[in-house]
Amino acid sequence: MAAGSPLRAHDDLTPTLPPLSGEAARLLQLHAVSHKVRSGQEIVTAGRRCSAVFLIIEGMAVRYRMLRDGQRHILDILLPGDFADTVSCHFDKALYSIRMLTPAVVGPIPIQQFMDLFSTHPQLAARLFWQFSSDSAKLSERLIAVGRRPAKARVAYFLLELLVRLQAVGLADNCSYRLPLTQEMIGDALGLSVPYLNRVLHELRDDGLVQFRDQRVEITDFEELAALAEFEDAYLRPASLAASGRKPAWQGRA
Amino acid sequence: MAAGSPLRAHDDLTPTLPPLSGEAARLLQLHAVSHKVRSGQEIVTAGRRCSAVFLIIEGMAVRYRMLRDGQRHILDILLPGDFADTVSCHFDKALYSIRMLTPAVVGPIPIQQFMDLFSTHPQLAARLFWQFSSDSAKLSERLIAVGRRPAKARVAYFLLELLVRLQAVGLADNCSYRLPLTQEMIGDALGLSVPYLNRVLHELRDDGLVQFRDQRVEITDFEELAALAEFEDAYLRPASLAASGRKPAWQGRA
DNA sequence: ATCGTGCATTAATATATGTCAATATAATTG
DNA sequence: CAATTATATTGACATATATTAATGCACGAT
Repeated sequence: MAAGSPLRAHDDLTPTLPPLSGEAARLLQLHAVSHKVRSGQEIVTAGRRCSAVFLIIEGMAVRYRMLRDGQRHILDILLPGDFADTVSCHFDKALYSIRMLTPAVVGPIPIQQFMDLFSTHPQLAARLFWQFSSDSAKLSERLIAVGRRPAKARVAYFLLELLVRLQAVGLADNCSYRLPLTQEMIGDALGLSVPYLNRVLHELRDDGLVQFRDQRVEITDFEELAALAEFEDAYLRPASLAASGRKPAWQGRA
Repeated sequence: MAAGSPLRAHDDLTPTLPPLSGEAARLLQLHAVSHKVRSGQEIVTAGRRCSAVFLIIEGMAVRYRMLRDGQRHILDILLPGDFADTVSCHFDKALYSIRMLTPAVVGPIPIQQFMDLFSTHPQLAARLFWQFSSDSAKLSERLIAVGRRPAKARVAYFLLELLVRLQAVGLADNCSYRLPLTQEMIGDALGLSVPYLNRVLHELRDDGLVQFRDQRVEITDFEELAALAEFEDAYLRPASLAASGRKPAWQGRA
């Protein structure tokens, strides 16, 4: 089977737009403390104490856990604007590790300061709540996908979620984006072995739903793919809030 | 195979102790609005608007989603002290449904009021943060179990998590608890079919790790079971906080 | 008592997915 | 540019788990 060259890892993902993270970084005055980290660097290590939350300002990362038998499970893909590991700080030892997939810029926020954000930066409160909710929903949706859907649908769902999330931060165009993940990582995120995942990816391509060329994913038939995955993007979008008449501060002017 | 009578559904789970939920209910002055709901009643429906968070004061519930093909995926078991569905309120339509497994008492908190809790009840802030974190960790752990572990380990993990969580609210003794879940529900939570789950449950019993009699689960070999499931309960316990020297308000005197 | 219903149990069979191993291709290094 | 490594690809095979169906047991309703 003549192959494209899908999904190779790489180190040069440069954001085209400073997304929401820019605004948040400004609000939180993170310029002073934010710093670059190299691709592949681990900024949080499971089992070690972790006392700060990291705002991802640029770049991508994964949150994962190593199992005793050497398997790795990837729990999350972190994009610019995400707070990385708001969870681990609340435990004696970090529960998960975080590793950069690309060169990145992160802004550390000491946990105490982070927890005070609701009172010190009330404009951010609604946004923080929403991010917690959306993060939780993302995990729930993955759980459904992994627990209940066949491999093909799982992969479809995964590619679609990334499309929508990357679009939200200006890192994907209408139907394509750059993906710095190896097939092994996707497998580790979806609970699929690499050879099988590879076959499924090819099936999706042969069905004309997706294309992989160079290091990009291109969704060629969004509708079909969404139907296959039973994908609804509601959990990735803030409520319209029209119903309740209010408008969150963080959607107003900066 | 001579059988016990494991895991039948029932409607009479009465808490032996008023757990944390009691304190929280007091703090939030929920007596006036809290009310009883019958077993089997749905208090949040996926797809319908949801404008309040429910504190579970007594009883148990499940958070779940129906899929198009009629399958149901159970995302969470809710126990006394849990805030049910802090997520759905943040979206136009509830993403998940919540249904009582037992007769219960719940205290509704309008979403706006809930979001204001950080400023109006600062004593609760740390606890709220911790609950968000723990909820998120619970989902992550389930994701790992479902994505990466064989059926036997999944079930082991599930039974252990419930033991520890129920202990924390005084609804389990040293090694046993009442479980108002059918095998179908456990299957729907772990992504396993009922016949297979049944076999696995029997294997666990034959291995001498667990026993099911009457409507109770009894963990007969915690160590072995925990090893099998690679289970660590850290994600269910608040940080000792010894390291940082602080003590959360909600652990102090009422 | 009798029936009906919900749930657990068991078996036979099908299938999705994993494992292992080999090869190819691209990326990286010296 | 050669050599080495990382990643993708393919195939043959093993197995965990689903599916379907049938049976049995408890319990509630009549």
